[in-house]
Amino acid sequence: MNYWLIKSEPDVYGIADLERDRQTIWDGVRNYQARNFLKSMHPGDLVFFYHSNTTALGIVGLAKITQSPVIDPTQFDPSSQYYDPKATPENPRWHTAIVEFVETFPTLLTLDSLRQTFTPDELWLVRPGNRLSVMPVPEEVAIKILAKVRQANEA
DNA sequence: GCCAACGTTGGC
DNA sequence: GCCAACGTTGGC
Repeated sequence: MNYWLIKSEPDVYGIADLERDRQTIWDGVRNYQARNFLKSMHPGDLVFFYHSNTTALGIVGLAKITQSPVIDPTQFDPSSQYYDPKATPENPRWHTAIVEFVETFPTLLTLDSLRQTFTPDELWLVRPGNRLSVMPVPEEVAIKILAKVRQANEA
């Protein structure tokens, strides 16, 4: 079982949207490194859900992979903003995963607090200038993050 | 809204 | 295969 982190803008699709939908296809990722991570996920993997481009930056909750890889259907849809004319059903370029809601954390794990706790090597999220929207999280880091959440909950 | 960082595209 | 131009991301 592996841990990951995915970013999303809450104005576009936030943790509240995932809670409402229960699960969703993580479509529209058009970065090869991010796609490769999505493709290598396995059902049962846990995913930290991060809110970007907002005032309350940070990890807001937890999700779980229920299926991967999944072909991203938006690549074949000319009316989609994610349409890729070079992709064909015989030769799809973009794979992704199905993500299921697990929980919204009782407190936000802010980007600032993550910066204080983890080095850029431990958690790529805090690398300066980092733009990757899907990234692996080492197990030790994931366990520390979850411990922080539980601890904040008790306090 | 600004802008630095970075990935992608396309002409050569 | 280089690299300038361009588009996007995302913190501030």
